[in-house]
Amino acid sequence: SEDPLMNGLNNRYCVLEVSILQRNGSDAEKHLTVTASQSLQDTELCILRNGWESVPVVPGDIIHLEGECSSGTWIIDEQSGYLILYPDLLLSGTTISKSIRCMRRAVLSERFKGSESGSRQTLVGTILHEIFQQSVTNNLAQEKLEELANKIVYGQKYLKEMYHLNLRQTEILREVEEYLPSFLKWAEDFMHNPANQNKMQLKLSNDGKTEDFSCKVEIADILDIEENIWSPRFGLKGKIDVTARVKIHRQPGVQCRVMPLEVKSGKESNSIEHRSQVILYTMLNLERRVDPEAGFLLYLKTGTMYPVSGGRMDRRELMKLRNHVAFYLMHSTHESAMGRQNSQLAALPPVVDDSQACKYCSQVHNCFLYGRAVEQKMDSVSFPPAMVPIIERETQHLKPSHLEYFSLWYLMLTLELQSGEGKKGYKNIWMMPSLEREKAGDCVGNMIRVEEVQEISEGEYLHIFQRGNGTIPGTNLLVGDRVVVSGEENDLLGLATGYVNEVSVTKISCLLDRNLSKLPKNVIFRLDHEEGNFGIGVTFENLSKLMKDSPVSERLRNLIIDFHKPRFIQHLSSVLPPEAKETVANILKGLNKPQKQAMKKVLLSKDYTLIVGMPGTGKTTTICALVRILSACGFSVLLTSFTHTAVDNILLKLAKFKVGFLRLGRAQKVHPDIRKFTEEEIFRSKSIKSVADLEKVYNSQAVVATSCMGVNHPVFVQRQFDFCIVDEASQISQLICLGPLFCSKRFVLVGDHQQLPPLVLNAEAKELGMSESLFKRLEQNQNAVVQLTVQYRMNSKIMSLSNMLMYEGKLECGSEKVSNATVNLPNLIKLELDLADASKTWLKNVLDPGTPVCFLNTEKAGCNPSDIGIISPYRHQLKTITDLMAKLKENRVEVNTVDKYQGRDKSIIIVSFVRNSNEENLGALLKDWRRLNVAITRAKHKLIMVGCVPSLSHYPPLEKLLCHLQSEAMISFFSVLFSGAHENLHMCNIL
DNA sequence: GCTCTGCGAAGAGGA
Repeated sequence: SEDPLMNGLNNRYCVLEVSILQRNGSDAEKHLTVTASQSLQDTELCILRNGWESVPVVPGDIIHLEGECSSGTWIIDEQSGYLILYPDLLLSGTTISKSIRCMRRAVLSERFKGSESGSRQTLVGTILHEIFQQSVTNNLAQEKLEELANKIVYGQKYLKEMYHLNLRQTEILREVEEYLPSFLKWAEDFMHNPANQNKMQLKLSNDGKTEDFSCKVEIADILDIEENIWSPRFGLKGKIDVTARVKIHRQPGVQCRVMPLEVKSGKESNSIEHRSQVILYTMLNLERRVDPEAGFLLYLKTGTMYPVSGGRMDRRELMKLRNHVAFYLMHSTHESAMGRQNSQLAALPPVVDDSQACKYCSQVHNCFLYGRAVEQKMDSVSFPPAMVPIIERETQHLKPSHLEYFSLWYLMLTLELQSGEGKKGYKNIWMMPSLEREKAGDCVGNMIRVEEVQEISEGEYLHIFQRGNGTIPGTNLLVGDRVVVSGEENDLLGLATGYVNEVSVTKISCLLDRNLSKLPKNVIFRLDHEEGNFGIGVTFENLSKLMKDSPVSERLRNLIIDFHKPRFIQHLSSVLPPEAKETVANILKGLNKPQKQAMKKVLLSKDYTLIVGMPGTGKTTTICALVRILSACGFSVLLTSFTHTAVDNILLKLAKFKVGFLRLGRAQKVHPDIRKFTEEEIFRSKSIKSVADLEKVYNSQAVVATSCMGVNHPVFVQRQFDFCIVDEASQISQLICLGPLFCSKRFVLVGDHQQLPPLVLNAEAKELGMSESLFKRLEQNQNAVVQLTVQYRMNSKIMSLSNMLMYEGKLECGSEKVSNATVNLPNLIKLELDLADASKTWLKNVLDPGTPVCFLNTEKAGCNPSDIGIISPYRHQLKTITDLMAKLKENRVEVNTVDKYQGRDKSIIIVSFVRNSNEENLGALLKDWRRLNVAITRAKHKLIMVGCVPSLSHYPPLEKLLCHLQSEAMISFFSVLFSGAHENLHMCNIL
């Protein structure tokens, strides 16, 4: 028997065929041939009618069916059944309710999440929600309520946002206080004296039939606040303001139900949007309890509460709407008529014919931009005539080159997003049992909660989980990783999210956004690694920002898209303040010639400088010196890189020179010695009580450091920097690298495009140029480039390889000492005695310090290359090596991938190339010149390479290297390793 | 064909 796609409530069908039937005198029907079997056999029929035929379903789609199926036929019509398109794509309640007015906006908001930047009203709304939720849970009286409002407004939780919006606590409190009387009025009416309230109409089912009746309701018990529910059944997700046990008083008696309560602090509109939100929450509730059938809409301004009964009709319309939004999100590209590997962007939902509505829309920029750059060229799309001039006007600041850049990048990002979704995606959390997912290391199941939940700070709860049956299996979950906590039962999906705090043999502790202590003690949990494709979201955001009609964006467009020549001023004297001259001169003393040139170039730059840091040329030292010089001159500096590690590398050095800085980013991700400079730690050590206090911290340092994705921080809304330095720039995706550049007047990119480029998953996106870093793109402006060519890492023999392969002989050793350095093996003499017999000479030769480079040919040896090694292109190889090393009780040697070794070095490096076959399909990894370059430039004194020469000769980069090794006779031992040679290796332990 | 780091969320109102 074969595995079905999915059974039960979360059934999953694959659509094989779609046909439309037009019957005489009646509406059209859509007939779907569907299957739940992997092999696509055993088909069933699904008939869509009464409006359901409009669902944009196409062959190949995955759907979920609700309703009745009799003898292999599903009927989805007016009376019964639902079809959910792409049920594993969970859409939020707000996304769907917003799509009522403009679906285009709803779709755009899923791509451009940061475009809604917040306002005074939204912040006040959020705070009011929290006050209300806490006050009803604790049943507060008037004085206590005011106290609570004070505590929340003057607490730390919302300070950052107030700083962001330039608001003060006093004004917020004043606004909040106006609401408090209606809080009490509501509590009086609905919690304490329900008998006094006016009657309301409710529609609920009773004994199988629906009744519409008038009643009084009483909120008897608050069961949860901000309950988070995922429903893979309806393809929905959402957070419910208040989940309450409600008593319904009517003749002849009292009925009890658990119902959702949606709280609004704005205008009392009782609008379709608001009501739809409630109806969607009643559907989410189905996932966890009996169908509530109705919910409530509470307006805090007046304390009025409206009942919302969502009948089947409403639910059906909302599901159809959801399907439509899902369709647009899943079909953002299509294959062009030209052929397979040739994707094109698809049209978005149509532009609404209502310029008034667009006036207040937060997505209007993205909407018009997409229309102008992508859709205008499509025959199938036409805009409402009245909107055409508006779209033209709002995009007139963009040249054709900008529009082209936008559509190309939008396409590449969309393709990459699709690849990411296919590979990762949340759906494994509900589609895969924890036991199965544990094998891949992305999940830990069968966990119970132990000890008390600790509230670490507002909204952060420390939970400790213990494996039900002993030790935790091997897992990829690391401290600082994001996790989703769910119940092992599918009705408790997505209970909370947070970060891993600590991992031990039997326990995992997590900082979660919700307190799970109210759940029954016997709930069994699973912790899933959260694998959101967050980075892509940032890139969409930056792309949109680059197209804005603002001076900063215009400047960057000119430089990046149109390649305007970067400008430089003539004389240092105009940037160098006299009082800084001595300090600067002192710093320069410690640098070599190309490094000094780099400093000068940066100081003279008006736009940007590119520093090529070839391997071992002291990039960190250079950047550190640069920051010191710039701050001595009185400039502010934003220091970033893609990874936290790279940022901290520089900061560790900088800290030694007593240069002050502010380090932004999650403290857990920051190096322990740098943590004291983070916001979190400063908050802990100093008392930060007001926006002014916070402002002081944010403005305290001229140097601010963070990762490229960390520039979403409100500091960067308020502060502009004189210089931005981006390290590892050749490894950062173009649009990610752009993020920090919006915050500064000039920038410096440091990198080496001869080393590894940014990672791109999608082959077509890569083909289209997505792995081109900003560094690489701008390098064509040679006048902006300085090369660091003097290296201090490798001895001359090792250096020569890379010089021949990639750098045209430009690399040079920093000193005689560097050039002649050999490995120090004090125990070698002892070992040599043992190596006397002939079968071991190969090892003797390899270990000889006078032989800095050698290549061990494993062609005939059959010697498992995994017996030796430190770096390798392949993860699997590393696993084998690590396991072997563990057997030898050797854990001091660092074993890692080539990619991870970039930016680092070691005295001895052993490279295991692995490949040992004459198969025709060559792996992609070894074809990359840059990866080989990284691999051979990590060793300072000794580079030992292992691999099968004939196999490797098929790879152009390796072929060139091998040829060189042969011709230079640098290979002390190039002959064939004999079988069983590895037996000798255990002796190396004594080294 | 096997390389992987970033990041808080859904909803806070407005017409």
